[in-house]
Amino acid sequence: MMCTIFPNYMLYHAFFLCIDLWPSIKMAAIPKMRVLVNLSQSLLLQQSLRLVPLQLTSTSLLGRFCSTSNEPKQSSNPVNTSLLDNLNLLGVDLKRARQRQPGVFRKAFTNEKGVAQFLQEKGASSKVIASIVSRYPRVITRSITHLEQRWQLWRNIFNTDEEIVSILNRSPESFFRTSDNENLEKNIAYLISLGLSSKDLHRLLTTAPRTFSNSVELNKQMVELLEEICLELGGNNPVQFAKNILSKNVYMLIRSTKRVRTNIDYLKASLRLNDSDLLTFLQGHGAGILDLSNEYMKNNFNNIEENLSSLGCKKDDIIQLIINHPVILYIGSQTLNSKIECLLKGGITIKQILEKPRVLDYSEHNYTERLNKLREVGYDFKKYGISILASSRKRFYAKMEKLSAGD
DNA sequence: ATTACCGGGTTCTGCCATAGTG
DNA sequence: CACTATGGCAGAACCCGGTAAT
Repeated sequence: MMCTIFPNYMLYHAFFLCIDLWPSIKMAAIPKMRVLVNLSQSLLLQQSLRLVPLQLTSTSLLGRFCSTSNEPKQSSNPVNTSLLDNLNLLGVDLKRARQRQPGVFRKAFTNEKGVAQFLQEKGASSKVIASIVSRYPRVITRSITHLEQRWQLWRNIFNTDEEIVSILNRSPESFFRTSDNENLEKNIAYLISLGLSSKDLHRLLTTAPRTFSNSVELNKQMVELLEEICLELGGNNPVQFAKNILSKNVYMLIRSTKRVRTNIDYLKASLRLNDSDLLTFLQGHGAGILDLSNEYMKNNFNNIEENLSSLGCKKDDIIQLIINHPVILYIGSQTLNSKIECLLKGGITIKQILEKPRVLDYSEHNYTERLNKLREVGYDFKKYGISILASSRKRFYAKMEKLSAGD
């Protein structure tokens, strides 16, 4: 673990040192430092070389479209019609964009051509660019300098531009919503300081990119909440506790502390665990469900109790099931009920399900298929159990092969 | 050789409300 | 006031395979 954290941390700080030292150390840079050297390098280039031709091009060809967003002097202007023309040319969904952020369309100075060119240079197709602008029009108020800087900060965590483009295409807002690059730097430093590995950061930025546009203060609040909860439950390593949860559930930092606090209180009241066991639960399997919306969790919990009770399960067994297999709370009521029904119809008992709750991870479609095949060969669930329903496709078919050969 | 146990991979945005800013 | 920046919300599973145990 330390092996992955340490160099990353070093690299990050190396970057800030590099800004000043770059010319003298660039030749000595070890390969692992390349990313960060490239960052400082390209920022320098940005300032000294690259920005100039870009802006010159924009200025000479497009005149007014080279401006930056830092000129809020014009307000309540009529809609800028050449802006509309430009966006049309890019294939932007104007109706959607104007509905989304009408203010952008009244600005006298926007940078749509520059932004489009920037994204294109990073490898985004015109279709992707149009989609990005349609969904987050404010992007065209960002300057190239700002975008390049932000891009390079993301490149601290991603290895290729392609990865970033795919995330922008998925969630443009996550990248573009804030213009505060300094906050982004602080966020990266903060997350590293928590002891998250570079792999954790990569996963975090890939799956919950909004995390990095949160204010550092907001992220800190969540971490502090988790540490607080650890102490409340008598834990003695709150930092590790928070880190465990964050690396097990990458959505934590894009949830409100209110939501997480409510969920933990609810689980504490419902699972009847002592503090020590609750602590273990929360930083183990329980971490994965802490980000559920409060009502969803309650509804699912109640549904499980109701459904299983009606099937003759004891309350203690039901609670034990949830403790052993909390991801069951992720499954919507309808889906879960329907899955259980399907298994029961297939000749499996509720007792078997309680003993092997992992079976519930699989889809009903998967059950149907497997139950049919197993029926054909007369598979005896009483004798052999139901684990076969929770095996991988590969293993299932290998087993089927043997079963039919045996006949 | 086969199954059981278990950790882990993939995944999650797009909208609304409001505080903040000038 | 117009507009931006930021926080918050609802929505909602499925699967693979390494390795220990037998």
